[in-house]
Amino acid sequence: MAARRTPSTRATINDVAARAGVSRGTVSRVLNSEVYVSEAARTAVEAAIHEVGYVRNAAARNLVTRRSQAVGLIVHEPHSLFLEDPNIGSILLGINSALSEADYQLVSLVIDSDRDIARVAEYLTGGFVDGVVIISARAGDPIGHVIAESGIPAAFVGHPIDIEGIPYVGIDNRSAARAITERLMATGRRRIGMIAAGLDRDSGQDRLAGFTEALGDRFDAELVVEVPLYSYGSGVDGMRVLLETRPDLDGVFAASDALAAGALDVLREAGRSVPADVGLVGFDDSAWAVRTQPPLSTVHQPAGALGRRAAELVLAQLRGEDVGLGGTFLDTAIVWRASA
Amino acid sequence: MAARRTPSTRATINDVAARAGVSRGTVSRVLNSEVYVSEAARTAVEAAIHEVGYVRNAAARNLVTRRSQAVGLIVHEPHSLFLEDPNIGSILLGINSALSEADYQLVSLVIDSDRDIARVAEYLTGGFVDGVVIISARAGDPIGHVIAESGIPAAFVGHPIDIEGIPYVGIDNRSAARAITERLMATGRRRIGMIAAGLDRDSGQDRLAGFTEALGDRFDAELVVEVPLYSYGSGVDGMRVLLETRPDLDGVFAASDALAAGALDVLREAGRSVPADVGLVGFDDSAWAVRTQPPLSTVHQPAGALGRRAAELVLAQLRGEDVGLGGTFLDTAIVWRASA
DNA sequence: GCGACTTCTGTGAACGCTCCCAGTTCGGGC
DNA sequence: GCCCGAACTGGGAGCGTTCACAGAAGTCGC
Repeated sequence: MAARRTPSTRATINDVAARAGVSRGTVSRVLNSEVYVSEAARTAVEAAIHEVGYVRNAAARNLVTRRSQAVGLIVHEPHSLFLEDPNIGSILLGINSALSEADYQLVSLVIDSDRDIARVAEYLTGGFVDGVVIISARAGDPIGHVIAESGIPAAFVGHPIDIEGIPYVGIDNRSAARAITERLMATGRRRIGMIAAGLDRDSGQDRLAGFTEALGDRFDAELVVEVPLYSYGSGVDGMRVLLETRPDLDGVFAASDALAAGALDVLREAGRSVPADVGLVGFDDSAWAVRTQPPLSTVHQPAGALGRRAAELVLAQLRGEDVGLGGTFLDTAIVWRASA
Repeated sequence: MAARRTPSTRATINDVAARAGVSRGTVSRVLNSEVYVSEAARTAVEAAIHEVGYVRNAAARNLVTRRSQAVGLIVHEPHSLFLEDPNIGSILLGINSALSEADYQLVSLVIDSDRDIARVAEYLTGGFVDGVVIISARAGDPIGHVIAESGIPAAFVGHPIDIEGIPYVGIDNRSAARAITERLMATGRRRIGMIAAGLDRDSGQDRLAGFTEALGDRFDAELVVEVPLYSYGSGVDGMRVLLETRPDLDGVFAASDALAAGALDVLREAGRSVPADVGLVGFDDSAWAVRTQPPLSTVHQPAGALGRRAAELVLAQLRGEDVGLGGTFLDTAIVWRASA
């Protein structure tokens, strides 16, 4: 019985069995709370587990069950955006609570460099997780393709442009953008500009399309400026450009609250009063929106619900249900504050 | 050879071996890039891997190697704080980059409800991770104790009050608070208040202690207000209380930038000009600091470096090195902006 | 008193890897 | 021609579980 390799100090199911005077099988039955275990055996096993300090070896279990009871969340954001995007936290908590209720463990994997991509792909396909939720994937994202090919149950939050075969949840960006632009027009604004971002994703394109639609004949391409990120800094840059090309504008739709916050500071610097001279609206209803002066009118995005729904899509697939491949769109609401 | 159970569609190392016309052992050697593999065998195996679409089963590997090449990050924050704390993102990226370089996978586990605690504990002790970094643990945190007892290599970011035996990295909150308070005094302020938070952790207590120390004889307990969270909302509440009890104050040290941002809005509402009437300083040098009007003078916290250092402490333990049990303190710097 | 259940238990056989030992082959050096 | 070490390969054993099956013991109705 002498151990030939490392003595392996950890207690195994056999140690528990020996201590409790029963067999492996019975211990396993107790561990998995199956029926057909006598009360005496159960208590003896439970005591033994406590005495030898046993904890189940996950690797051995996963090997035979082919499941890990874990679901991955892939966050693939450039540095700055990840730090700023206020929705990610809410989405994450929504996912976590849905998984938690189903007794699945959420494990978040961040991709921050090219090195990370291969490692994460291996982690996912290697069986560490049973399913995966991907947020903010973008066109050409290699991880998305790895997942699509591997056939692991998955769901996107937000629709990636070029990956088919995976369900997703999102909001109807186009309608929301159209609605808030219309409301802005209804306040009497006539020369409305837009700071657009994220045009490499559906979400960004749809916000722009909704804006265009709302303006109809009045649309003027000169009043749209495209910036690279949904960030405060991009908002500053975008607003400067807009003010320079069209100093006569009287309304601005920023594609995110962070952009709007940046735009607001530029307007203030330029001596334009908001909302008296220029009406300004954002998108997201993030923490930003209530902290600017004046607070922002914006589109409320149900971030927590988005996460929860995506997690539920993965769980349903794990139960073997057919969830279809289309998108699920959750409702947005316009929040009218003082900035427009 | 007929499979008796589920057909198990996935290719195994045996399939690869058969295809390449070599043995399991040789395939394994190629997989782990060991020496003593002939060029012919290597190319044959690589081709076979590609042909059968083989990916290594992590569970089987972990079972025999007793390692997972993964390190956990435990985030245990109440809802609101988690969403607001701007440092968490930077810490996370710091940890990730250090682990990534050492070819370890970071998996983040969030604890958001009591249900989560037991599951996360099982996940950690079950062998899913080789080590763990804990951020923002607080007194009595059960996860901290589970980790301490299990003996799994770990490191804290920020010092927990009641857990010994685990190394940690942090900043010298007391010195930093003293320094910024002194700078505030040097601008001629005489009645300086403080909005204190997080007094259930060392960090919060130390910031208060540093403030008290700097004031010396001039310290006046009436000028300190304690709030529950490091949040914008708490800053609003705290500042209202301070203004009511001591309308004559001319300086405020807020224990975080978020608190300071809340305080700033209250001061503005009350018609006090910052910095003319009241000098205001924060703590963290977060995204908040540069976006208030005026931008905040504050203490720069090296969040990314904190994360990186904590990860390195775990990696060192994984290599079998002795890292000691004390704390590592990284330097802070005062950033002087317009608010004081 | 016997068969048919129900309840409970033990054990062999995987799961898919890595590790290690025992070969086998090959090329020099004497 | 022989020996020896280096280079390479195959395969048995084992990691710690779960699963399926066989069987033991107890209960019940007739």
